[in-house]
Amino acid sequence: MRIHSCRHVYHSRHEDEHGHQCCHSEGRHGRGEDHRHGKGHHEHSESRHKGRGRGLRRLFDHGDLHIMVLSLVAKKPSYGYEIIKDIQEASSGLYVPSPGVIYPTLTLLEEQGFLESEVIERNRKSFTITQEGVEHLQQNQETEAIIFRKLAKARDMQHGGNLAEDIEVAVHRFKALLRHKMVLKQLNEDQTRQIAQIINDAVKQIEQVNTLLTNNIDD
DNA sequence: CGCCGTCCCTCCAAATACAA
DNA sequence: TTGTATTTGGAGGGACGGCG
Repeated sequence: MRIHSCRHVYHSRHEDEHGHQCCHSEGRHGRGEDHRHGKGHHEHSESRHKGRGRGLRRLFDHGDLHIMVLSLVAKKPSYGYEIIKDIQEASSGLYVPSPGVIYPTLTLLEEQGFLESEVIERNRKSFTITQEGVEHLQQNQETEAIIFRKLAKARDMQHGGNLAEDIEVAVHRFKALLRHKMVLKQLNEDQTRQIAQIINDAVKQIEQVNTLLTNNIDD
Protein backbone atom coordinates (compact mmCIF):
# COMPACT_ATOMS: atom_id res chain seq x y z
CA MET A 1 0.00 0.00 0.00
CA ARG A 2 0.99 3.54 -0.34
CA ILE A 3 0.57 6.10 2.36
CA HIS A 4 -0.88 8.85 0.25
CA SER A 5 2.31 9.82 -1.41
CA CYS A 6 2.64 12.77 -3.69
CA ARG A 7 2.06 10.71 -6.72
CA HIS A 8 -1.12 12.24 -8.05
CA VAL A 9 -2.88 9.53 -9.86
CA TYR A 10 -4.84 11.87 -12.03
CA HIS A 11 -4.58 14.72 -9.67
CA SER A 12 -5.28 17.82 -11.55
CA ARG A 13 -3.13 20.83 -10.95
CA HIS A 14 -5.84 22.72 -9.17
CA GLU A 15 -6.23 19.89 -6.72
CA ASP A 16 -2.76 20.64 -5.52
CA GLU A 17 -3.78 23.29 -3.11
CA HIS A 18 -0.31 24.61 -2.45
CA GLY A 19 0.33 25.16 -6.08
CA HIS A 20 3.32 22.88 -6.12
CA GLN A 21 3.57 20.23 -8.73
CA CYS A 22 5.26 17.54 -6.83
CA CYS A 23 6.39 15.27 -9.51
CA HIS A 24 5.28 14.38 -12.94
CA SER A 25 4.65 16.02 -16.15
CA GLU A 26 0.97 15.48 -16.59
CA GLY A 27 -1.53 13.52 -14.65
CA ARG A 28 -1.85 10.49 -16.74
CA HIS A 29 -1.12 6.94 -16.34
CA GLY A 30 -0.53 3.43 -16.77
CA ARG A 31 -1.47 -0.04 -17.14
CA GLY A 32 -0.09 -2.60 -14.87
CA GLU A 33 0.72 -5.75 -16.62
CA ASP A 34 -1.20 -7.71 -19.09
CA HIS A 35 -3.79 -9.85 -17.45
CA ARG A 36 -2.39 -13.26 -18.02
CA HIS A 37 -2.95 -14.29 -14.46
CA GLY A 38 -6.05 -16.24 -15.10
CA LYS A 39 -5.91 -18.93 -12.49
CA GLY A 40 -6.20 -19.16 -8.78
CA HIS A 41 -6.69 -15.50 -8.05
CA HIS A 42 -9.01 -15.63 -5.24
CA GLU A 43 -7.54 -18.09 -2.93
CA HIS A 44 -6.71 -16.23 0.17
CA SER A 45 -3.57 -16.16 2.18
CA GLU A 46 -2.37 -13.65 4.72
CA SER A 47 1.21 -14.40 3.94
CA ARG A 48 1.30 -13.25 0.40
CA HIS A 49 2.34 -9.67 -0.09
CA LYS A 50 3.79 -9.26 -3.51
CA GLY A 51 4.56 -6.27 -5.54
CA ARG A 52 6.71 -3.23 -5.00
CA GLY A 53 7.61 -3.63 -1.46
CA ARG A 54 10.65 -1.89 -0.02
CA GLY A 55 9.23 -2.99 3.29
CA LEU A 56 5.85 -1.38 2.71
CA ARG A 57 3.03 -3.87 2.80
CA ARG A 58 0.00 -3.70 0.62
CA LEU A 59 -3.38 -2.89 2.04
CA PHE A 60 -5.03 -5.51 -0.13
CA ASP A 61 -4.01 -9.11 -0.31
CA HIS A 62 -3.91 -11.15 -3.44
CA GLY A 63 -7.28 -10.89 -5.16
CA ASP A 64 -8.75 -8.54 -2.57
CA LEU A 65 -8.78 -5.65 -4.97
CA HIS A 66 -10.89 -7.69 -7.39
CA ILE A 67 -13.50 -8.24 -4.69
CA MET A 68 -13.36 -4.59 -3.69
CA VAL A 69 -13.90 -3.49 -7.29
CA LEU A 70 -16.72 -5.99 -7.77
CA SER A 71 -18.32 -4.79 -4.57
CA LEU A 72 -18.17 -1.13 -5.61
CA VAL A 73 -19.54 -1.87 -9.08
CA ALA A 74 -22.30 -3.97 -7.52
CA LYS A 75 -23.43 -0.94 -5.53
CA LYS A 76 -23.52 1.31 -8.58
CA PRO A 77 -22.23 1.11 -12.14
CA SER A 78 -18.87 2.87 -12.25
CA TYR A 79 -15.99 3.72 -14.52
CA GLY A 80 -12.31 3.37 -13.69
CA TYR A 81 -11.63 6.87 -12.48
CA GLU A 82 -14.68 6.83 -10.25
CA ILE A 83 -13.61 3.52 -8.71
CA ILE A 84 -10.20 4.96 -7.90
CA LYS A 85 -11.88 7.88 -6.16
CA ASP A 86 -14.31 5.61 -4.34
CA ILE A 87 -11.48 3.50 -2.94
CA GLN A 88 -9.51 6.60 -2.01
CA GLU A 89 -12.56 7.96 -0.22
CA ALA A 90 -13.32 4.66 1.46
CA SER A 91 -9.79 4.54 2.89
CA SER A 92 -9.73 8.25 3.77
CA GLY A 93 -6.97 8.75 1.25
CA LEU A 94 -4.70 6.11 2.77
CA TYR A 95 -4.85 3.95 -0.30
CA VAL A 96 -5.17 5.30 -3.83
CA PRO A 97 -4.91 2.52 -6.38
CA SER A 98 -3.18 3.61 -9.55
CA PRO A 99 -4.88 3.35 -12.94
CA GLY A 100 -2.34 0.69 -13.83
CA VAL A 101 -3.99 -1.45 -11.16
CA ILE A 102 -7.62 -0.55 -11.69
CA TYR A 103 -7.93 -0.75 -15.46
CA PRO A 104 -6.30 -4.15 -15.89
CA THR A 105 -8.42 -5.38 -12.98
CA LEU A 106 -11.60 -4.14 -14.62
CA THR A 107 -10.58 -5.69 -17.94
CA LEU A 108 -9.78 -8.97 -16.24
CA LEU A 109 -13.09 -9.05 -14.39
CA GLU A 110 -14.81 -8.35 -17.67
CA GLU A 111 -12.93 -11.17 -19.36
CA GLN A 112 -13.95 -13.48 -16.55
CA GLY A 113 -17.55 -12.50 -17.12
CA PHE A 114 -18.03 -10.84 -13.74
CA LEU A 115 -18.43 -7.39 -15.23
CA GLU A 116 -19.68 -5.96 -18.46
CA SER A 117 -18.78 -2.61 -19.90
CA GLU A 118 -20.49 -0.05 -21.98
CA VAL A 119 -19.04 3.11 -23.42
CA ILE A 120 -21.03 6.04 -22.11
CA GLU A 121 -20.65 9.77 -22.58
CA ARG A 122 -17.16 11.26 -22.94
CA ASN A 123 -15.84 7.89 -23.98
CA ARG A 124 -15.99 6.55 -20.43
CA LYS A 125 -16.20 2.83 -19.98
CA SER A 126 -18.96 2.24 -17.49
CA PHE A 127 -18.86 -1.18 -15.80
CA THR A 128 -21.84 -3.05 -14.42
CA ILE A 129 -21.84 -6.31 -12.53
CA THR A 130 -23.17 -9.45 -14.19
CA GLN A 131 -25.16 -12.27 -12.58
CA GLU A 132 -21.95 -14.25 -12.53
CA GLY A 133 -20.25 -11.38 -10.75
CA VAL A 134 -23.01 -11.21 -8.16
CA GLU A 135 -22.63 -14.93 -7.50
CA HIS A 136 -18.86 -14.60 -7.26
CA LEU A 137 -19.26 -11.76 -4.81
CA GLN A 138 -21.64 -13.85 -2.72
CA GLN A 139 -19.10 -16.65 -2.64
CA ASN A 140 -16.52 -14.17 -1.34
CA GLN A 141 -18.66 -12.38 1.20
CA GLU A 142 -16.15 -13.10 3.92
CA THR A 143 -13.30 -11.53 1.94
CA GLU A 144 -15.49 -8.54 1.21
CA ALA A 145 -16.22 -8.12 4.91
CA ILE A 146 -12.51 -8.31 5.76
CA ILE A 147 -11.69 -5.64 3.17
CA PHE A 148 -14.28 -3.25 4.53
CA ARG A 149 -13.09 -3.88 8.07
CA LYS A 150 -9.56 -2.95 6.95
CA LEU A 151 -10.83 0.23 5.34
CA ALA A 152 -12.81 1.12 8.45
CA LYS A 153 -9.69 0.66 10.56
CA ALA A 154 -7.71 2.78 8.15
CA ARG A 155 -10.31 5.53 8.53
CA ASP A 156 -10.15 5.28 12.30
CA MET A 157 -6.40 5.65 12.19
CA GLN A 158 -6.60 8.87 10.24
CA HIS A 159 -7.03 10.99 13.38
CA GLY A 160 -9.76 13.12 11.97
CA GLY A 161 -8.52 12.89 8.45
CA ASN A 162 -5.61 15.34 8.43
CA LEU A 163 -2.79 12.87 8.82
CA ALA A 164 -1.72 12.96 5.20
CA GLU A 165 -1.89 16.74 5.21
CA ASP A 166 0.43 16.88 8.21
CA ILE A 167 2.91 14.69 6.42
CA GLU A 168 2.73 16.81 3.30
CA VAL A 169 3.36 19.98 5.28
CA ALA A 170 6.36 18.36 6.97
CA VAL A 171 7.76 17.17 3.66
CA HIS A 172 7.22 20.62 2.21
CA ARG A 173 9.16 22.26 5.03
CA PHE A 174 11.90 19.69 4.70
CA LYS A 175 12.27 20.24 0.97
CA ALA A 176 12.24 24.00 1.31
CA LEU A 177 14.95 23.88 3.97
CA LEU A 178 17.12 21.53 2.01
CA ARG A 179 16.74 23.42 -1.22
CA HIS A 180 17.53 26.67 0.47
CA LYS A 181 20.71 25.33 2.04
CA MET A 182 21.83 23.64 -1.13
CA VAL A 183 21.11 26.56 -3.41
CA LEU A 184 23.16 28.78 -1.12
CA LYS A 185 25.90 26.13 -1.11
CA GLN A 186 25.94 26.17 2.64
CA LEU A 187 26.64 22.46 2.83
CA ASN A 188 30.07 20.99 2.57
CA GLU A 189 30.67 17.40 1.61
CA ASP A 190 30.68 16.17 5.18
CA GLN A 191 27.41 17.90 6.02
CA THR A 192 25.85 16.52 2.87
CA ARG A 193 26.81 13.01 3.97
CA GLN A 194 25.38 13.62 7.43
CA ILE A 195 22.09 14.80 5.99
CA ALA A 196 21.93 11.80 3.67
CA GLN A 197 22.44 9.58 6.74
CA ILE A 198 19.65 11.35 8.64
CA ILE A 199 17.30 10.97 5.70
CA ASN A 200 18.10 7.27 5.38
CA ASP A 201 17.49 6.77 9.09
CA ALA A 202 14.18 8.61 8.82
CA VAL A 203 13.14 6.40 5.92
CA LYS A 204 13.90 3.31 8.00
CA GLN A 205 11.84 4.63 10.90
CA ILE A 206 8.92 5.51 8.65
CA GLU A 207 9.03 2.01 7.19
CA GLN A 208 8.90 0.57 10.71
CA VAL A 209 5.91 2.75 11.58
CA ASN A 210 4.20 1.71 8.38
CA THR A 211 4.84 -1.96 9.10
CA LEU A 212 3.21 -1.56 12.50
CA LEU A 213 0.31 0.29 10.95
CA THR A 214 -0.38 -2.31 8.29
CA ASN A 215 -0.04 -5.09 10.85
CA ASN A 216 -2.70 -3.39 12.95
CA ILE A 217 -4.97 -3.09 9.97
CA ASP A 218 -4.58 -6.79 9.30
CA ASP A 219 -5.61 -7.71 12.87
C1' DC B 1 -12.05 29.75 -32.82
C1' DG B 2 -7.91 28.41 -30.73
C1' DC B 3 -5.55 27.56 -26.55
C1' DC B 4 -5.26 25.44 -22.29
C1' DG B 5 -6.54 22.55 -18.54
C1' DT B 6 -8.83 18.52 -17.11
C1' DC B 7 -10.76 13.93 -17.47
C1' DC B 8 -10.27 9.35 -18.84
C1' DC B 9 -8.10 5.41 -20.91
C1' DT B 10 -4.34 2.61 -22.91
C1' DC B 11 0.38 1.14 -23.57
C1' DC B 12 5.20 0.43 -22.04
C1' DA B 13 9.05 -0.42 -18.94
C1' DA B 14 10.51 -1.51 -14.64
C1' DA B 15 10.70 -2.76 -9.62
C1' DT B 16 9.70 -5.95 -6.10
C1' DA B 17 8.20 -10.08 -3.39
C1' DC B 18 7.16 -14.63 -3.42
C1' DA B 19 6.74 -19.38 -5.23
C1' DA B 20 8.63 -23.09 -7.78
C1' DT C 1 17.86 -18.76 -9.79
C1' DT C 2 14.00 -18.12 -12.52
C1' DG C 3 9.27 -17.24 -13.38
C1' DT C 4 5.06 -15.13 -11.98
C1' DA C 5 2.03 -11.74 -9.96
C1' DT C 6 1.40 -7.22 -8.62
C1' DT C 7 2.08 -2.48 -8.70
C1' DT C 8 4.15 1.76 -10.07
C1' DG C 9 5.59 5.85 -13.00
C1' DG C 10 6.01 7.75 -17.61
C1' DA C 11 4.15 8.79 -22.01
C1' DG C 12 0.60 9.31 -25.58
C1' DG C 13 -3.79 10.73 -27.03
C1' DG C 14 -8.95 11.60 -27.61
C1' DA C 15 -12.79 14.22 -25.75
C1' DC C 16 -14.65 18.06 -23.55
C1' DG C 17 -15.28 22.58 -21.22
C1' DG C 18 -13.86 27.28 -20.05
C1' DC C 19 -11.95 31.47 -21.41
C1' DG C 20 -10.01 35.33 -23.99
